[in-house]
Amino acid sequence: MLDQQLLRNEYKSIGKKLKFRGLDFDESAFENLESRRKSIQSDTESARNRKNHLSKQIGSAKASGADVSELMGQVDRVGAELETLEKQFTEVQEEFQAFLSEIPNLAHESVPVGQSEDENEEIRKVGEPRSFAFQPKDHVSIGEQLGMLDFQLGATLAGARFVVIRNQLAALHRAISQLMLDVHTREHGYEEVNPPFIVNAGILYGTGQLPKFEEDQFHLKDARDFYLIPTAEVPLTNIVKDRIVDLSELPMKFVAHTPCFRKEAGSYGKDTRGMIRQHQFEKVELVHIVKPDESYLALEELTSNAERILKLLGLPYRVVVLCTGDMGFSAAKTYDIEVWLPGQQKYREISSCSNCEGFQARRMKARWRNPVTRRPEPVHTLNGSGLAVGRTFIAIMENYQNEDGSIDIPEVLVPYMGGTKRIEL
RNA sequence: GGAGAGGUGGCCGAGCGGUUGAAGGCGCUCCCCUGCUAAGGGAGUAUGGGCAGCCCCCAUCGAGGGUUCGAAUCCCUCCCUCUCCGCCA
Repeated sequence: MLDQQLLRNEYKSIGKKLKFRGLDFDESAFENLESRRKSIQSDTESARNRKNHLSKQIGSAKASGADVSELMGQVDRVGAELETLEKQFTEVQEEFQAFLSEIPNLAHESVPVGQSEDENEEIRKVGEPRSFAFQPKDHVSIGEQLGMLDFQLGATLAGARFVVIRNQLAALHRAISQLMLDVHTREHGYEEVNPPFIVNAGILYGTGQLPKFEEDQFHLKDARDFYLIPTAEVPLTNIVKDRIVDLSELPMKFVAHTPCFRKEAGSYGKDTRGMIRQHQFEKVELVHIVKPDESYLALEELTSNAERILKLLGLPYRVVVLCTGDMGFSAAKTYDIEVWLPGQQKYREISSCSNCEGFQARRMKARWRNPVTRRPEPVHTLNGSGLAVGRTFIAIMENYQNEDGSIDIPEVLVPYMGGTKRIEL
């Protein structure tokens, strides 16, 4: 959520900036809503003020034994007036909240302006795609040939966009997440967290998935308004919800390995082959909670922490900065890390690292006490995949494949595989 | 599942129908004292919102309703925490 004060004072220039993000900000609708809000709010508050005063007078009059019937009549009239005003005020407030909660974050000034992913900018490229002496296969062919990747069974057990990973490949998948957790906790200073995989609606509101992206979430059929998490960003970031954290607690750095559940509602027909886009996948997620003036440094750190995994695994990748039109709802700036997939002859997203600045913090009421202003101010929150386990798994299969259909295990993973150096039939 | 207790400011903790937005303590900030990180004295210190701003106004004592001229205090519903018993991975 944007800073309300800022929006009120600078809605014209903010409206223009939001256009870059693909939102058509209706200026006159906002002006209209604001002027209604203002007059109703001040009327309501002054009526309440009169009522409060009268009630106090009644109290002291009664104490001194005076007659209060005149005052009672007055308070009756004010009370009736207040009732209708309060109703109107509640309505206009809800309208304002609904309006505000669907506005995306503003892009940082360093973010390139653009409409779609075509206008993202490559920042750096690391590693060279391997040249194969044979036609490299994609992970689906490799996995099915090994009999360790079963999409048919996934469909039987659940439906489309599910897979069953078996045997040595399942072990590889597990090894990858263990390596990531170990590197981030032991070498990058993250606190390991094992959060709930189910959260309530208020938590999803805090990180920005609700109310606008309800259709992407798996909503449980239960009276308690439960949702499956679409990413560990949700529970990890909300660790500071409703808190005023002490300066000494910052920065906080959390890492968690969790399943992620997504409906992929808007992606019919996209990435239907293979494991690229599943309803359930695993991810190792990194979250930073930091002081505002350190958040852009933290974004670089977080991104490099994610890159480190790709370097250890020897996978070629590139880093792109997303343009204004391609960024997620809550982000002010996002780096995507894309890994080379020989099966597709393409770089594909394997991590997305974002600085959300105070956008999520304002929704969550997550604050720190600024020693300069002595006031509570929103913290800055960042998140990034470190990395998506399923996609890392695919990348290893495709990049480390041999002509005979076997897969070499990257050296760093061998200890996590009980010494296995190659997966073969 | 059964039986109890409880949810108050950054934290701890009083208050149980009206000068209580909330005692007291801790913490924090400033000042004084003290020949130097101890002790003592004084002052200040909730959050959000209205407003260009305020010593002004409004809201907030888990959440939502209700009773009342007036609710942190009374009633109802829900959520959460703790203790004991039962059950269970």
